[in-house]
Amino acid sequence: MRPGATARDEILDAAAELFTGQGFANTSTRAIADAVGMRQSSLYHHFGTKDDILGELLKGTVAGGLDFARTVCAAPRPVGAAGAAAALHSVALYDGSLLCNARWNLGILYHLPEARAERFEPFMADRRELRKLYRDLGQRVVELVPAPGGAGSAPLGELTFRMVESLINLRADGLADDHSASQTADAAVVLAGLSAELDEVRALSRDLIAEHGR
Amino acid sequence: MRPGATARDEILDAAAELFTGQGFANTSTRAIADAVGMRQSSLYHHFGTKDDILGELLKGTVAGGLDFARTVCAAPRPVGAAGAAAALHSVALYDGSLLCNARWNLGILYHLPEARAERFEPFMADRRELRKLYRDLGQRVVELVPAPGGAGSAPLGELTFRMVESLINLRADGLADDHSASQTADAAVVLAGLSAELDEVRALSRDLIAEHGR
DNA sequence: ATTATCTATAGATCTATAGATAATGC
DNA sequence: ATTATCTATAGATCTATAGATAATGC
Repeated sequence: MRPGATARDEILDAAAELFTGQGFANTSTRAIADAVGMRQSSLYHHFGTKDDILGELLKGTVAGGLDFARTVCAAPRPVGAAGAAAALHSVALYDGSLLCNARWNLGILYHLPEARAERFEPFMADRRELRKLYRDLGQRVVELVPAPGGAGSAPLGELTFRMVESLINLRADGLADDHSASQTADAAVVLAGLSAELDEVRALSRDLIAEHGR
Repeated sequence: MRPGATARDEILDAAAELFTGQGFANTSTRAIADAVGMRQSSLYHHFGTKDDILGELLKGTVAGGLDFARTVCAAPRPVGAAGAAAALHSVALYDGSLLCNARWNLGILYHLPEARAERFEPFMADRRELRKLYRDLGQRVVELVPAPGGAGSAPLGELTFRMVESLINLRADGLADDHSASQTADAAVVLAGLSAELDEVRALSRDLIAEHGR
């Protein structure tokens, strides 16, 4: 049985399954309707166009991570290099967990060529903002670490962003659970040359996430 | 003017541009023909179906990296942890450079839902093999590094594979040149806890690539 | 009365084939 | 003679709209 309180939610769930599995252009409105158990034309009572369905799904996928990253960046900065690393770590962990635990692998929608269309510019803007927040948090870490080995020259925030993003591919290839999500996030912190203080970073990171819940 | 010695090559080049830019299902055979400067039906003198065009492009994108990785894995193992790291590094660097320097961002084709279809199983098999070679090379490194900090438990090969893969996304977002390719590959090595010997690793890696040229 | 569904269909594609015509190479 | 292109079109979609019918809530 397809979950969703309303018919609209059922449509979104079916569309998420089909779009992530076979792409947007490859999925007909008829296929979505069949998956829900209604007639093709009835979809148009809930959504104006097929694009609107994709737009709704895209909106939902960045929102959570962006909201958390904004909170962390706006909050008073935690103390020291480990504190800065924990801020970045918490964003990666939170964002990565959302990606891994969603019912469908919605991150795949980022990769759909259709998502780059002018029509979805607001969504792309959200994604650019999230990427920038990663970079800012990475910058804060690098500033506080004296000589982080060879990794100092690499843009830590960008790297972390991309590693979290790669969870989408891992999941698409059938090997990502919540456990590897944390490992990826942890690995990003290691890159900052902070492996010695990793336990401290982890603890601080968890605090930040718990705090956001309240 | 579109490059290509033969009409067939021109078609492949046009298809690469259109498929990577707007997707497979979104690109009509008419659009490809227009981009080449011929009639839609004339394409079918060179390719049996639209799928065959995608198949040809997919084949070309893994082949180079896979060939190099096979060579490195089959060759006598270089000495020590730095040698093992250099082998992995060279594969990442070679593969990443191919991705970054291709005329079109062909790696995007991996992400197309269409590429997962049964029809392209041979291509997916090549990709799985390449991924396995990364993992094997990563394993060789981890075995030789006594206590690589917190990164020891993470699958180094998988991580490296995913980081190289993320070059596709970087390029799609408009910020990847050959320089950031090397940085990404280097960063993967740092993860192995070998940053102190990075210069040595780099030199050995370059040797392996140069050797393959002969 | 409003909200949600249905049937039926217009209009616009898109892929691939059939068969004619032009260009090329021996 | 062979290879490459063209015109024309069959047949199968697919999105979105129009308008009828059923279900729901006051």
